[in-house]
Amino acid sequence: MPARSLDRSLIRGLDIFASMQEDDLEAVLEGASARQVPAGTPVFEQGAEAREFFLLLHGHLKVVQTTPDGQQVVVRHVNPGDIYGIAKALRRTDYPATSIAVVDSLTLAWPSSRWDPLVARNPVLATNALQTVGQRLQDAHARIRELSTEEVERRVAHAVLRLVQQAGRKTEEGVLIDFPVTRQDIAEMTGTTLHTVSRVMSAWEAKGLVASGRKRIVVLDPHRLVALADAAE
Amino acid sequence: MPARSLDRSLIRGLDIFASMQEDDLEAVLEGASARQVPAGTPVFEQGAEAREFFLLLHGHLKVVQTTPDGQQVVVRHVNPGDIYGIAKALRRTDYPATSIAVVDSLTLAWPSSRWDPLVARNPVLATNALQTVGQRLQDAHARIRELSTEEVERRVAHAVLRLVQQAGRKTEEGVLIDFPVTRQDIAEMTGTTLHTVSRVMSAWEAKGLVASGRKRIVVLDPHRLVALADAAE
DNA sequence: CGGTGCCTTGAGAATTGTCAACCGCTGTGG
DNA sequence: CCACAGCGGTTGACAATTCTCAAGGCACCG
Repeated sequence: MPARSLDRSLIRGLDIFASMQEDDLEAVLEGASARQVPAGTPVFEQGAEAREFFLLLHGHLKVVQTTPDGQQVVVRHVNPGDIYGIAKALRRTDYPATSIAVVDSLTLAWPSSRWDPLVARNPVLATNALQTVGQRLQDAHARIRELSTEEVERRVAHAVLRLVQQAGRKTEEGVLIDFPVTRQDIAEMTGTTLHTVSRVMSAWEAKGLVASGRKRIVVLDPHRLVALADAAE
Repeated sequence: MPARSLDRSLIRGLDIFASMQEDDLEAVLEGASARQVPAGTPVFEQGAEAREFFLLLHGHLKVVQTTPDGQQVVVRHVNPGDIYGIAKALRRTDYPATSIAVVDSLTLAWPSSRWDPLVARNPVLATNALQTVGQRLQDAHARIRELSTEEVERRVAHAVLRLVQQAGRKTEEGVLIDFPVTRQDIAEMTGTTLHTVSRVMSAWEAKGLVASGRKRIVVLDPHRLVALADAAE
């Protein structure tokens, strides 16, 4: 499906296209195609040749690295409006990770070969991409800091709060994380095991901090969870 | 000290200035000043206003984040030719970490305000910076993967090998890491304690893998160390 | 030659992982 | 429509890794 026919309101106002001319934006979209991604389906896979780069319009993806011995690590989540899979811009020929839809999603895709001409015509694109990647680098450093210095409970608290920020939806009960998340997912985000995550969250449940069930997490008392994440004890 | 007087051979051939015109390069250097940084001295400090960005000409820096409770994490090392402290390009007003010289070093510095005009005149700069930051993001993800899935000994092995790659110098004995590194430094790179690092390296010493002493590490058998880092024992 | 900084090593404790068993949804096919 | 398979979750017991606390030694600098 060509992207021209897309609702412009989806596109305008995305960070990556900030301060671009109307007709330049049209030209950018010219080269894109839109694609439906059912939940559980990969958009691209680790090690595959990086033929395309992407922009998420709707839904949620997780980006996962798999170690040689099969363990998985969730590198980050992709939210609507994010660009991803821009391996070519980083001078890589293959994707360093796999991206999988966690809910039914809609993405734009451009051929990787389009990146250089696009940037040539719209230098602001490189600047915006630099800011985006820079933000991700800082997020990554924050996670390194957490993994290095915090114990499991605080890491899990940070991970849950990050999910709340990215996909929190207010309900009567509290803040619901608006896509399916398993204990295993949280474990892969925090460098621990699903068993430990389960124990931690059971304890929180007993204290009235969260309510959770199958693939579902509701934060009942964000304030106390923040306190737990930030301070010791 | 103005940068104009610098030896051009130091500058030419740096990744960040790849495919720039001669006179553009001159203009870039116009705005820079050179600065001597004695070992142990910070170039900039975490939380300070980001007035400048930098390029390392000679020496080695470590980039450190300090947690609220005083623990330190080594985020990365800066090698000659690297740009660093480009907080403004990432739309930050302050530095997210402290950078400290580990040996006497020489750096160029530009006022942060110069970044935007420089990029406007030399769009390739943004592209090159994007690649650099992209590479760092991948390095950071690799570390996240290690911290999440590997146990201490392998993490330390990876850290030492990374140092070898960045600053290894062949000697008769083996490969010397060419700047002072303490057990504490390695601990801050791998998310463990100096005690555990000391034990691990003592064991390696006994097996003839490395020779190490005060602030000094020589890898005697890189091949076996790689094997240790990659495979599960 | 004294002091400070870096390194080593031991003993015991704490966190977290491993192994195992079991529960209860959920959704699918007969 | 019901039964059942399979996935996700929970919990206990135990083991292992790693940290904490403590003491002491050695090398380098002033």
